[in-house]
Amino acid sequence: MTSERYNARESEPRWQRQWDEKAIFASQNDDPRPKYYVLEMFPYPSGRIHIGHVRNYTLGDVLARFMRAKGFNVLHPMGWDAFGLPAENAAIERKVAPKAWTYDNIAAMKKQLRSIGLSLDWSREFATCDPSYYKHQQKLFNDFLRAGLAEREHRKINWDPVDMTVLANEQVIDGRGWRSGALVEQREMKQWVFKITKYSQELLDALDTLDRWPDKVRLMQRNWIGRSEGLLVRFALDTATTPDGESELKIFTTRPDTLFGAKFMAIAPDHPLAQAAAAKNPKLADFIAEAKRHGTAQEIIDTAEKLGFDTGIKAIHPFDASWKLPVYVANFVLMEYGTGAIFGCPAHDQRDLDFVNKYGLGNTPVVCPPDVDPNSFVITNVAYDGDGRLINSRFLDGMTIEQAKEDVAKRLEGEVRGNMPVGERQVNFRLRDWGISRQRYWGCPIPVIHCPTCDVVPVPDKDLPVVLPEDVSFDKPGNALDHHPTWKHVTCPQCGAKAVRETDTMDTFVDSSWYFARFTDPWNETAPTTLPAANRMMPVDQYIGGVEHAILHLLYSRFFTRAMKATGHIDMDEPFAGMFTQGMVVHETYSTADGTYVTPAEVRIETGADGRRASLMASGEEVTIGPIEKMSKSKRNTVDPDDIIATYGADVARWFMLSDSPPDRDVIWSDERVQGASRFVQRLWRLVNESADMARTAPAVRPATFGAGALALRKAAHGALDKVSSGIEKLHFNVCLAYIREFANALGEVLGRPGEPPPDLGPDMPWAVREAAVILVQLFAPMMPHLAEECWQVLGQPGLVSEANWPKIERDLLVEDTVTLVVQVNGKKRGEVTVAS
RNA sequence: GCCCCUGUGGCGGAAUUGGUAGACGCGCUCGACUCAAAAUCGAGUUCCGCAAGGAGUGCUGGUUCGAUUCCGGCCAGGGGCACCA
Repeated sequence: MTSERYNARESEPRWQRQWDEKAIFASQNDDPRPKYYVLEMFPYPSGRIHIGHVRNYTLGDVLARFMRAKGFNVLHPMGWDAFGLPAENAAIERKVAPKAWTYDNIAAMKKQLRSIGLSLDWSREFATCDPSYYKHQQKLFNDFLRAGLAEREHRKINWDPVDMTVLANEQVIDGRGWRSGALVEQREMKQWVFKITKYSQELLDALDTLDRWPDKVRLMQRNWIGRSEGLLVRFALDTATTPDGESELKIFTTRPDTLFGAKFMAIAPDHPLAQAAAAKNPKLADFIAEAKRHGTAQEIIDTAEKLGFDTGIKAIHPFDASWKLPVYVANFVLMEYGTGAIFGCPAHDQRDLDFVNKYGLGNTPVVCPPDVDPNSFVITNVAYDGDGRLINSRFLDGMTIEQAKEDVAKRLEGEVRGNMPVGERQVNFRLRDWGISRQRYWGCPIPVIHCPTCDVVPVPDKDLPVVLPEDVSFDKPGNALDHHPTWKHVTCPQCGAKAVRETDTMDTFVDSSWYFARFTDPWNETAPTTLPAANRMMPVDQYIGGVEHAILHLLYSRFFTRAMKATGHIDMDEPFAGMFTQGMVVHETYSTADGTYVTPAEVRIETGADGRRASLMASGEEVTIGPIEKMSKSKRNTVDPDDIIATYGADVARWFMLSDSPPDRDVIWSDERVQGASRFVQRLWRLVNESADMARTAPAVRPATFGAGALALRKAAHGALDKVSSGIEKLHFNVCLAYIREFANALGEVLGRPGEPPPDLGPDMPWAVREAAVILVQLFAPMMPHLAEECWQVLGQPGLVSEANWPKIERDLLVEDTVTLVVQVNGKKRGEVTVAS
């Protein structure tokens, strides 16, 4: 019997060393047991882990430890998403080399991660900024290029005219460069893109198969891909009105049923026809220049008026050669979607209605809502986009919208002009190809060479990797790679002439789009993956990360897996069989009278029956308790994982993270609740020690029968085991913790009050207590592994609890032998009856 | 603007397929121990009521013997997309 408190600070490093020395968390690819791949989104090495990482990795660790105990060959690796802008900023601001900065951060964060006690396979660790990783990424790029999955395209980029540099979208704040404050311009540059749109339909369809993904994420991806079905219509133009005798204008519409409501045509400012017309009309050229200048800033788009300019060109209605429609250049038509041209039906599209009301073009309703008299149906300021029957539409009158769409499509498909049908059914996607060129130094070099005679030449596979030079300077704005005196000057691999390297590097999203596959064999020096290993260990069975990556990272990874399949690096389509998006860690904010934020560490909270009050620890000054918000440096409402672990231990931090809130919701950091977790750790320690004392009197063999008290305890143990097991599988950790506490309470009842002699128990009780204590320790071992190891030892169990098999549930103990029936009269509870079943 | 999600005590939250609402914890109140405090332990804690009893899962209708759960309308909070034709 020990009365000492459990000392996490002493215990936790000791068990971490033992796990390390025995390498019990390393997994082998040739392990014959069924595999289970648990992965948390790998961190960016910013320098310090934050409390959100603790939550993320604890969630994964509980699952990893549980599945390991259940007999799976668990793969649970960790690495570093190590390329990115902050390293360059550090280089500029603090004169440290990006590489040194990054690796120092990795070392510091790795130490922090170890202190959490995660069951990670560190033997597979890598950083994406290491040539031994990115050389394979360059190989993948070459393979994608050969397969037609990578191309060069003209793309709009954000150009800072003062810093003379390209900006990432997140570096553009309110339309201005974040450093220079200059108004950002849009420029067109040739950029590398990955052809993700080749898989638009597939990426959309396969969402239906991802039944272990959150519906929310699938819906977000569905919307992002944005499929819409419609009709491509070739409008004939009155050649007498066109600048260079152009004879047709292609538009895309999802509402061909409303063709008889057409009042105008509109084309994008950068549509070729608009450009041609502008060449002969300076006023139009001015309008276009103005429209393009406004194309960037978000708030301008939000509030922008629908503006148009009549080109004088006339289009001819496909169903009536005498019906001419004016062609406008309009600022709300996008060249990037459909054909960059539309027909305007103001009665049934709000945007078009705003437009005609401004330019006095009128409207004709062609869809009449049910129960409305067509003769009195008038549209003024609100377009009608609901259901109804066609009116004012000649041969379409009386049809439903669907019938009319079908009829128009059939007629226009059948009509031929110049060997081509006038109408063609088409599916359009909102999804664009993925532009990966970044004009930055700290990223994976794009392995191509620009030769004056051979044009773009990929660096031959045998010459990979194209290694980033380390002797770069950041004293000039722009891309440091571009400024390097020698690096980019090479000879053409094809003709041997003088040539230059591509100085753009890859978007860091590329690095994270296949790292999960690399983890299956990070030792392979000759290829990105080893096929048997990748096919055996993939897909990731449970991926866990923040919802902020619900679209881009997850979609790019799904594309990459398909592209890697097409180029022979893996044999599957979907990388993540299960996906879980965890909530954030949030905290109250505190501010003093003058409105400055102060950190939780500086604040003392007092609670009484009348509520909570806060004051400054140092001065006693009154502090206002503000709203609960996402932890951020600016609000100063962060807590440092190191502090928490030093004060309470990793197990307390882990237990707190899992308790109370469901993992997919935000969890409010609360010192009171952390202390509650800390109390529970001590309580478990006491219960296990007392149980161990009592267990010493237990018979070696299991008693043949159990008395009522022992039986009740055994039922509680196996009931908890059952509920916790299924709870972990469903990631309902907060409920699992409640069941564990419930069971601990039941064991506490049996053991009696602390300090008092144990109650007089039957001879079968010590055996039942030992069984209960062992089960209890195993139940909380995935959440609090260090405490569990210490308890395991106290109970005299062999080996490590981290290596022990999950206890077997005795199902017959789960059967209730009484049933409580509720007596209701008119739906009201009037009494209850308990009967033997 | 369009799409989606969530509303349960003072607080975080629990509740197989519609079947005892409030598990478990935080906080609070009272008590034990202590010179005292902390820690620990015990009792209580949805609301109204002394009680018997009644009301109660955002509001409001409906389906049902029975609704936190299913359906319609509304309100509030949160999220995603955003000139996508």
